[in-house]
Amino acid sequence: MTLTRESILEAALRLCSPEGGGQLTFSRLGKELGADPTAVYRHFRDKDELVLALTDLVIQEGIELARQTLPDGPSDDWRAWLAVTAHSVRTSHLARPALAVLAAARTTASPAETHSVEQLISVLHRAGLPVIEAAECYRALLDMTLAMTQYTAAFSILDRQAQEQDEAAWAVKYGMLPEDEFPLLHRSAPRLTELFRDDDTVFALVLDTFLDGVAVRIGRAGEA
Amino acid sequence: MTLTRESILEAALRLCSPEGGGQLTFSRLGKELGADPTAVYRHFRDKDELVLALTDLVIQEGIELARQTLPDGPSDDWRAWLAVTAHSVRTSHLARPALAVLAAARTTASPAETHSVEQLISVLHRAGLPVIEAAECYRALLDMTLAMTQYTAAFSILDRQAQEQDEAAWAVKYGMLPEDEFPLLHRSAPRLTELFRDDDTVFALVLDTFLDGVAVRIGRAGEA
DNA sequence: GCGCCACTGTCAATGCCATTGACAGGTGCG
DNA sequence: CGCACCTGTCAATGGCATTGACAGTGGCGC
Repeated sequence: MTLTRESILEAALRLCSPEGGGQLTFSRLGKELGADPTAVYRHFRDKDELVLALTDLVIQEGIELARQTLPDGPSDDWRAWLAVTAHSVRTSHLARPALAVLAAARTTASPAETHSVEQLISVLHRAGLPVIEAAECYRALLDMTLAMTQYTAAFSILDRQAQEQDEAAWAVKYGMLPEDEFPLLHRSAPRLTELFRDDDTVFALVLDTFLDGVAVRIGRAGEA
Repeated sequence: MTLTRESILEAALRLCSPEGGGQLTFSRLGKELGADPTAVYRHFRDKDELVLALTDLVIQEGIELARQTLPDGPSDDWRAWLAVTAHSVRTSHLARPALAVLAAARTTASPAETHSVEQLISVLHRAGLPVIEAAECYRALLDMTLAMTQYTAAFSILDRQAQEQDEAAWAVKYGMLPEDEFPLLHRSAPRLTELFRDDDTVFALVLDTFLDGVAVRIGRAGEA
């Protein structure tokens, strides 16, 4: 029944999943492991270190997920490459919303991802972007993806009450728009309501528009 | 010396500013007000309600900021309109990072912003986008902006130690890249290091690319 | 002017959280 | 055999939001 780094990480990941209760605390972790909560301190200096280790696992999982979808060798379909990467990162994080929230803004310089990044930049470079610009583009895409994912995760962690409260507020707001004062808003209200808690669709929208923008940049680089 | 809703909100905003110490707690708030911490409960049911009220103020401030920069009447420069709006929202939130973090994922259906949204959609509609698509675009832009802003805010709240730890990890990582294995990454390392904690630049990059994408959509709508 | 009530601030207590220091059993190595 | 280390336990600390009991204070009808 002795704890190991691995068994702890595993249990912690379980707790962070939506079914796991949604909150990662030492006492819950202790219960999950059938051990005293403070036993974890023998393996991780503090919660931060634990979170960092967990984040690393999730990143690797995301990379793995992307690898499964993407071809092994270099591909010239930069758009698919970027889209798949972004969605993989998002999916693996959303599988543990509680962790995504805790990991907010912490950047683990995981060695595992280095290779992926090189590939990503390479794809963009071969598409016609100068190296530096390709790197900037990778950075922008990843930051945007992580930010939006954590945003979604944060909401999914809230208790029902707060969620319903927000939703009700929006419904009222969009239902009562005087047509003469807000004609356009009035016409788009149904769509906006649909979009209200469909963060996935909104993300897809942002990603798609972003990629259109990247295409423009690639075009500009080509003609120069 | 009696507390009012206004004096409390004011003090709370002060605490949320970077100079204010970075954390909003009832005990700090009590100290700031020269009153018992629990006195605040006479004016706000719980912390959540307080945060929602504060968020509302910040939103109004953002709208005001945008209004100062933008022309009064309708303009046809949709790009400037969107960019100014996004930057205003970001700036007003970043003035109180601690609040931005707390407000994550809470959407106050503030009546104050309705007019702004109508204008935004109108600008996009006149640029050539169908109404629904214009609304989607507004939603995408705002979500992206809020998400990235809260991402930045979350980092700026971290204690020095964590920040430096992250930065050191990155520096090591990018300094030790074997040139033969990661040729592109090696060449872009300086730029990526520059970008490391310059979230503003990264945001500008994302926004710019996103707007390029919007331009593409407007073009497509025009030719159809 | 008297009494009542709603409002507002105070105080002490509760329960959850991360973290720490003292302690104890065990294991392996000299 | 004995000693250090590893690992788990236990009790305690300090920060946090929140609650319930209590008290002063103002205004209102009578």
